[in-house]
Amino acid sequence: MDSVFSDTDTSCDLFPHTDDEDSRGSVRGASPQPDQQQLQQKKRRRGRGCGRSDSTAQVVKKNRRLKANDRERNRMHNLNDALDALRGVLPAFPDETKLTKIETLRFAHNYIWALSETIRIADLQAGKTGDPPLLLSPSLLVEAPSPGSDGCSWSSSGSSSSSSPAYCASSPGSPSAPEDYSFLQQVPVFGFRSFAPGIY
DNA sequence: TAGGCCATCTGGTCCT
DNA sequence: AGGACCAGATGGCCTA
Repeated sequence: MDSVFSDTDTSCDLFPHTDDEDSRGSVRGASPQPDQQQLQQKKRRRGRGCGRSDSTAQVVKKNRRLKANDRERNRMHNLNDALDALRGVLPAFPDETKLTKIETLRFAHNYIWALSETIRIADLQAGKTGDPPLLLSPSLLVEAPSPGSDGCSWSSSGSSSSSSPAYCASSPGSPSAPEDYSFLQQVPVFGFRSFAPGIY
């Protein structure tokens, strides 16, 4: 296995891993802070077994690999940017603990669910009181997340009240019992703290 | 020191 | 053919 280390691996010669990769534009507007930059450069210096290679075919191959690496890097940076944007719209925490990637995704999932519940309940109450129903519906907040990923399920269609993120067992923060809904009657936005998985 | 998180590299696969 | 996407591997940093 480990073809990475195979003798055919020639990635080394052209792996100076100089800072050019940092400055290489990368779609990232948010360039790393100075100290972060150093850190990244460190991380980036990642040689794998160096073999000697001469043939032009191999050089071409290496160049293609380097380009692919660069694209992959940018792709991941874009992904991280999107994740940061997602963090930006989620309720912030006083201690400014940065959510990890998985926490961000789970929290967002729960947060969306909570907003949907809020709207649903508001709709119900409006129906009782004769007030005009809200125009917003959960379906406008979010396309029903596809079930399956991470073994989580989301049944937005049934809209039985506990279409709660019945959801990930791996998400300890998600409400699983009706009593957990109490937060809905409380502060709608910042009552979601308990939804930050694994943090609170 | 172990474990979690992360960035990066890499080869494979699919798509245009 | 080249790019996008993906998953595995690897090593650095940080914290309990």
